Amino acid sequence: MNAPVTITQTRADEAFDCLQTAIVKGELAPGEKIGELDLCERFNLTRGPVREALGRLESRGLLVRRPHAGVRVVSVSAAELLELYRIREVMEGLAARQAAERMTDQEIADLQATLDSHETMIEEARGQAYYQAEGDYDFHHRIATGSRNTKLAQMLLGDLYYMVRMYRYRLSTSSGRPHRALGEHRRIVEAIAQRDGELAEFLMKRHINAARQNIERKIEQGEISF
Amino acid sequence: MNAPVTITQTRADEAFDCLQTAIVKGELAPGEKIGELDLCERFNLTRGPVREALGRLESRGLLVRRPHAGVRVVSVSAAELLELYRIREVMEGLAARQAAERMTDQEIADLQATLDSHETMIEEARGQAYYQAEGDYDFHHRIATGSRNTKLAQMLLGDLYYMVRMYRYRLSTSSGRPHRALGEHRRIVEAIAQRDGELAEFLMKRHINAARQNIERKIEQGEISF
DNA sequence: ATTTCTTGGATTGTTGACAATATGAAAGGA
DNA sequence: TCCTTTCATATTGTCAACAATCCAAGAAAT
Repeated sequence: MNAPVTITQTRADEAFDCLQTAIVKGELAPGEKIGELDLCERFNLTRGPVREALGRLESRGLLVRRPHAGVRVVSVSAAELLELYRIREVMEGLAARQAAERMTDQEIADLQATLDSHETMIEEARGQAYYQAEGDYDFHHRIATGSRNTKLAQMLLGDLYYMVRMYRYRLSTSSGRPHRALGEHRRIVEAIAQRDGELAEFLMKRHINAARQNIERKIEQGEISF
Repeated sequence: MNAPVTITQTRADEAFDCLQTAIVKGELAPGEKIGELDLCERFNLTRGPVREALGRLESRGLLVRRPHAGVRVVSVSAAELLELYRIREVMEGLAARQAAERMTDQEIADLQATLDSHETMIEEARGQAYYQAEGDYDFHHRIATGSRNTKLAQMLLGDLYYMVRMYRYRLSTSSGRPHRALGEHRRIVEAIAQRDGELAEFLMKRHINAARQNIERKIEQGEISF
């Protein structure tokens, strides 16, 4: 008799999720001061769970808190965003290498199928930057998981990606980029399928480096406001 | 009139520090179940702040929590500890590279002075593994900070180092290693002083890789119990 | 007019009581 | 004897009131 899986999401977890998505989606703008009572009213919760969630978010670096003075959504400067990509470069490079060594054949097949669906997505939803970004996120998510490196996946999925996603909503990918990015994804998966960890690492690093340079260009051209 | 610097460490911060050091020092063994009330009594605090601290520690991966079933100190397996070093390798490699580009001359001079004091420490305190380990920690700490990469330093200092230190107390460094490690530190600093980021990255990666292999050897020889 | 000091208000930090849930022991049946 | 089920207890999750602290508006003085 299977007990009903007890998905006992505690209220604090609920608050945590709500807040995290609110921050990522930009409903709470960076730098904005947010009061605890506002949040309680907004999510129909009491202060206890909300406070616990705030503590967790703070220690993950999404919020900054000053005693008795409230919490603010962290505001990442342009320079810091670029630094984030430098970190991604080395960490995801490692993830790709380990994924090449450890992913199952089934996982690799699924990953290739995912890329196919991304391709149709790009063609159909021309200009729908949001879904393209989600596809990109999906790709990187699978490789992080495929590395079988618990802590690495935790740091990528639990920390870095959320900070990057905060800015996805402002950084519409430039017109030519999605196609190129998909091609890069394909080559990375090829390397993984051939179990060539070294190559997978190299290609992933180059892929993220290209994304970083793309952002850098936009910042120089003043297409982004911080 | 300077107001007395208001070091208003909130109770939750206090609880956080107490718990973190207790975990790192091994006073709370990995896998051990810890009750909230025990902690309150132990640190003379009430459950509110303690709970908040537990939440933060959990999201940093030092604790694992199951709803209504209490929290346990995370127990890292041998394999996971080695994976941790793989992450350190790439992240600290990046830190060394950026440190070579960005540390001030003064910081580099201080770092060299630190190594001198480590040298006397190793000679005098022969076998005092603890202080040698602290010296090693100091070295890596300075480079992480010197990278001027806020998030990178945060991840290294706030996450990885605490997990590694948890096991420093069990992994007494093998007899020959401290001297060799000091030599490696010296060469890394040399590269930084010459502003050769590429070389600094390479040497740091090799340094951490050597430390990992050292641990791997000990595990094979059954000198470590997990 | 500008600066400093004071004070009221609002917000955060903390506390102890209350409700919900998992763990483990005891009882019953196979 | 072993397994399943039930129930009591202890522990965790949640709540609402209380205390401590910061912030901003306004008054006083230079």
